[in-house]
Amino acid sequence: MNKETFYITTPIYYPSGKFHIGTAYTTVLADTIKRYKKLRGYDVRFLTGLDEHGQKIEEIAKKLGKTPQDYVDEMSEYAKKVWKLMDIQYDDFIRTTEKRHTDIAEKIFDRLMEQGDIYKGEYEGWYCVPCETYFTETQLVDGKCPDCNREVKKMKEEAYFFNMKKYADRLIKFYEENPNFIEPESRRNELFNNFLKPGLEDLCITRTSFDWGIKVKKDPKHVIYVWLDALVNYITALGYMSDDDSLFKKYWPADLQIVGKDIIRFHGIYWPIFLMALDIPLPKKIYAHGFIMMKDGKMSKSKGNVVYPDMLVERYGLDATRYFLLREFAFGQDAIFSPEGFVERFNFDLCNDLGNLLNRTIGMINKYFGGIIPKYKGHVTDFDESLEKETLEHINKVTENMESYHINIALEEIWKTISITNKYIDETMPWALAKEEKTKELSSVMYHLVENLRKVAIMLKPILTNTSNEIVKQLGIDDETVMSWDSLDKFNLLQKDFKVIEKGNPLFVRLDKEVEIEYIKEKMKNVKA
RNA sequence: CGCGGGGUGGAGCAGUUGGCAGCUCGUUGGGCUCAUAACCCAAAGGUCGUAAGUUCGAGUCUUACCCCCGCAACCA
Repeated sequence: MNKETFYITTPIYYPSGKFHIGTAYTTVLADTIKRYKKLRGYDVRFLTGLDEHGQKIEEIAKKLGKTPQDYVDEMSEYAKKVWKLMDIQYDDFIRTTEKRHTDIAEKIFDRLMEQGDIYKGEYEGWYCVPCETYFTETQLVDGKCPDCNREVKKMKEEAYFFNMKKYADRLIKFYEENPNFIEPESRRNELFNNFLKPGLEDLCITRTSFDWGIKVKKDPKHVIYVWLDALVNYITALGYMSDDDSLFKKYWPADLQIVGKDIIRFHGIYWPIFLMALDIPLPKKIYAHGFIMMKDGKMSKSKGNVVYPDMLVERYGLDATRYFLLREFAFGQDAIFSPEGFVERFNFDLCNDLGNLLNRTIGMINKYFGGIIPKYKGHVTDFDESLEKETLEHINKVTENMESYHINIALEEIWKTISITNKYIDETMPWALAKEEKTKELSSVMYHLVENLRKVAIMLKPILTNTSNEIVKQLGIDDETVMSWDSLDKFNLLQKDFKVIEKGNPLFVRLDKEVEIEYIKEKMKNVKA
C-alpha cells in the first residue's frame, strides 16, 4: 500500500538580511504540521528555500563588495544554520539560483510564450533615477520616491506581460467551487472582491532595469521578474519538466502552502493562474498567516524592536521559542510579541503548569512506590472517572484542531489537559491517601497522573519535540509502542514495570521576570542589520 | 457612497441558530504541602463604541452615527 502523500511548503524567503521571528514562525508552523502529518502516517514532503534574485540582492551585494552569487551563497548557509538551530525538518531546500530551478523557469517562460500567454508590451511607472527603481502611484510618498524622497518621473520600458485576463473567469469559478482554497476566509474575500471581481490586469513579468536574475533566452536583455521566477520554485523543486519528474508526479498538487499575509495576492491569484496556464492542478489550500506585531507596531530596525529567533533559542531554548510562537498566533491573525508576554508564557505555562506537574508526579511515585509506576486498575474513584472523561474530550479537540492547522487552539487544549491533571492532584490529595494507607486509591492516582503525562507527551511530539522526549525519559517509559497518536484514547497501556527517574529534572527553570525582560529589551535595541 | 474586519470587566480575547455575559493574565481573600515561592478554591470588577428600532426577551437582528484596522495591482 502506498501511503497518502502530503506536500507542504513555506515561501522561499528573500535573503536581504537576517531572519526575524516572523520568518521563523512561518517555518516552525510548517515544521510542526509536517511532524504531525508524519506522525499520522502520511508520506510528507516539506519544502523551504530562498528567493535569491532581484534588484535588491544585487544592490546589497554591491554595497558589501561581493558578487550577488557570493552573497546569496553566504545567506543560504546562514538560513540553513538557523533552521538547524530550530530543528526544522525540511526535506528539500530550494534556491532560485540553482540550475535545477533556473533551467526549468526558463523553460516555463518559453512554453508560456509559445502558448501566447506572454506578450511583449510596455511597462509604465514612476521611476526614481538615482534608485533605479520603479514605483506604483500608490507607493509614492507625497508624489516622491519612498526610499530617497526625491522626484520621480513617469517612464516606460519594454517588458513582457502575462495575460491574466485570459484565465480570470476560470479562477473565479475555482474560487466559487473551492471556498476553502484560501484561508482565512477574510483573505479570500479580500482577493475576490478587490482583484477578481473588478477584473484582473495583466502582470509584468520581466525587467530590463537590472541584471541579477534569469534571462529570457530569446531576448536576454530581459530578466524574468520576481513572481514568475519565485513562484514556480514549488514545482521546480519537485523536478517538474525535468528528466526526472517522479517527485512531481508523487507529491503535486501541494496540500498546504503557507504564506504571510503580505504575499497572499501573489499566491492566491497569480500562482494559480500560472498553474492553469501550465495545465497542472492547483494546490489544495493556501494559508495566509498574520504578522508578529510589537507594541509600537511592525518590527523594524529603525524602531529598534526587531527580535531574532536565534537570540530566543540560545537563551531560552528551542521549545520555549516554538511554544511562544505557536501559542500566540491565532489562525490567520496577527500576534503580539512583548518581552513580558514571552517571560510570562515561559514561567506560567511551561514551568508552573507542565514542568511542575511532571516534577510533583515523579516526586510522589518515588516517595510512595519506590519509583515504580503502579498498574492500571480501572477507575477506583469518581475523580478517576471524570478525569478520564474530560481528558478524552480535550484530546479530541486537540486532534480536531491539529487537522485544521489551528495549532494555538490545540495547545490551549493540551494545556487544559495539564490543568485538569494538576487539579486532580488537589482533589484526590495523594498525601492524605498515603497517610491513611489507602494504597489502592493512591496507586490509581499515580497511574492516572503518569497516563495523562504520557498523553501530553504524545500530543506535544510534533510541537515541542525535546520536551516530549524529556517527559517520556523522566517517566522511564522506554517503549515506543505506547507513544503513537492512535493510542491517545487508551488508558491501560502502561503494563510493564516502568521506573521513573530518581530525582526529576525541571523541564523548564523559572525565569526572573525583571532580569529577562531587561535582557530581551537590550537585545532588541542592539539590532544592526 | 471602493471592498472587508473589528470596537465586550485593568490588559488580551471567546461568545455558534437572539434566552441567566465567559476565558487567560492581573487584583483580593482562602486552602493544601506531593512539587520549580509552584498547585487548588473563592470573591471583587462589565451602561457588551454611541443613538434609535424590531422582539416577551439583543453582545447576538435592523437603521444612523463615531472610532480603529486590513486590502485597493506588479512593492521580497
